[in-house]
Amino acid sequence: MAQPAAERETRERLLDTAERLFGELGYDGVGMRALTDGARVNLGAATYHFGSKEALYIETFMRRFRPTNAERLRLLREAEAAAHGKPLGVEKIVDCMVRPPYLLGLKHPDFHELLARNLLMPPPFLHPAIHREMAPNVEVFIRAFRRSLPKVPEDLIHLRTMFSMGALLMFSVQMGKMRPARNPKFDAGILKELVRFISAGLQSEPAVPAAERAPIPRPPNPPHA
Amino acid sequence: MAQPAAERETRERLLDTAERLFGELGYDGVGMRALTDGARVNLGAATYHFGSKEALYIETFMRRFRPTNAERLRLLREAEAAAHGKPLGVEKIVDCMVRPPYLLGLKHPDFHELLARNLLMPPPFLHPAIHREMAPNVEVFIRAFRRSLPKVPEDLIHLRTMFSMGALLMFSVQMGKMRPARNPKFDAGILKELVRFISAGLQSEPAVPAAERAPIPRPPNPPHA
DNA sequence: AACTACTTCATACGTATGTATGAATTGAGC
DNA sequence: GCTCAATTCATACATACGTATGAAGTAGTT
Repeated sequence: MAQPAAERETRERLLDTAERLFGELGYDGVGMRALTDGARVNLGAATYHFGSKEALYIETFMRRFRPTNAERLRLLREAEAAAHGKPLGVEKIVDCMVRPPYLLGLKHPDFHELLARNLLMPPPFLHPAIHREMAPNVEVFIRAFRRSLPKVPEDLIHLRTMFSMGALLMFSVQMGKMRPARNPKFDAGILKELVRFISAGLQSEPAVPAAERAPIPRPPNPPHA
Repeated sequence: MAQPAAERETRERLLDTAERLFGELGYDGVGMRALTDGARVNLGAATYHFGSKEALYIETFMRRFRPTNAERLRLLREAEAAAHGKPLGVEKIVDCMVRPPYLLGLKHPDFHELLARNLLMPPPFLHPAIHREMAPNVEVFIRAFRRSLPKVPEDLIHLRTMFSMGALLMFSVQMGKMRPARNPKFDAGILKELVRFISAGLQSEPAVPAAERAPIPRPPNPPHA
C-alpha cells in the first residue's frame, strides 16, 4: 500500500469537511463537489474511499456516534458497579447519558448539528445504522431509570426519555451556535443545568394516574438517542 | 378573476402536498416535480402561484405557524387577565405555550415534522420570517416565566425555555410517527405529561448558584419556538 | 359574441447532481 | 530500477434540478 499517511489525510480531511457541511446543510443540501472542493480532494477520490455519498454520510456520523455511545454505556456500568446493586440517583444516570455527547461537542463543535439532525430526523438510509448502534444502549438506560423511578410507569419513562433527548438535542444545536460566545467557565456550568432540567422532569409526579391513562405506544422508530 | 374555487384548490392542494413532503424529506429533499406530481398540479402552476420554491416553502410553513403563534399569545393573555395581576402558575404558562402546536398537530399531522425541522434547523432563508413571527411571543412568555419563577435567574430561564422547546419538538416528531397507534384517550393524557415534564424542569432549583456561574449568552439565533 | 383577467399547460434552458471510467501518479518492496 | 498495488486525477454520462416562456384554456362581463 502506497502513502498510507496521505490516504488517511485525504479520508479524514473529507470526513471533517463532511461533518461541517452536512451538519450545516443536511444530506441533500451538500453536493459531492462542495464536499471535495472544501476538503481539497479530488472528486474521484471520494468515490474511491467511500463508494457513495450515502456511505460517506453514514461514516461521517458513525465515526463519532459509535464511541460516544460506547462511552455512555461505560459510564453507566461504572456507576452501577460503584453502587453495589443499589439504584443509582436519577441525576447520575442522566449525567452518564448526557456527558459523552456534551464532551464530544466541545471537542468537535461541527458535530453538534449533525448529531441533532440525525437523531431527530435522520435520512431514511441511516435508520438501520442508528438503530443497531442505539438499541442496546436504550435497553440499559431504561432499565436503570426504571429502578431509580419506581413511581413512574414504564411507558411514561419511555416518553420522558424521549422528551429528555429533545432537550439534549436542542441544547446541542444551540451550543453549536453559541460557540463564539462560550468560555470554559460557562461550559462547566451549563452541563449541570441540562442534567438538572432533565432529571427534574424525569422525577416529577406523573400528571395522569396510570389507571386513567391510555398506554403510551412505543413509537415505530424509537427516539434513537 | 376566473375559477376562484379552482385556484384555491390548486393552491391548497399544493400546500398540503408540500406540507407532507417537505416535512418528510426537508427542503432540499423534495423537487418541484415531486411536489406538483403529488398534488396533481402542473409544474408551471406552482411558479404561477408562489413564484419560487423558497416562497412556496415559506408559505407552507407560515400558513400554520402564524395562527399557532397568535393562539399561544391569546391563551397567555387570557390567562393573565383571569389572574388579575397575580403571577400565573408555571404549568399554566407552559400549557399556553404547548397546547396550540399540540392541537395543530392533531388536526394536521403532516405538519409535525415540518415544525420540528424549521424550529430546530430552519433553512437559512426562513430565518427572517420565523424571527419576525416569534420575537414578540418570546418576549411575553419569558416575562411570564420570570414573574412565576423568581428563584431562577433570567439567563437560566432562557436556557430552560430552550430545553423545553427541544422536548416539545421531539414530542412533535414522535407524535407524527406514532400516528397510527394513537387514540383519543391517549391524546388526552399525553399533553399533560409533556406539560408536567417541562414545568418540573423549569421550576427545579438551579444546579449552579448564580454567583458561581458564568452568564449564559443568548444564542445568536434564539430558539425560535 | 367579443373582450378581459386569470389560470393551466407543455416545453425548453442552463446548470448541478451522483457516479463511472480509465489514464496518470505515487512510493514501498525487491 | 523495475514492479505493482494503492491512490489521485480529469473527464464523461445520464438524469434531475429550478425557473422562464408563451400558447391554450376558462369563465365572468359587456
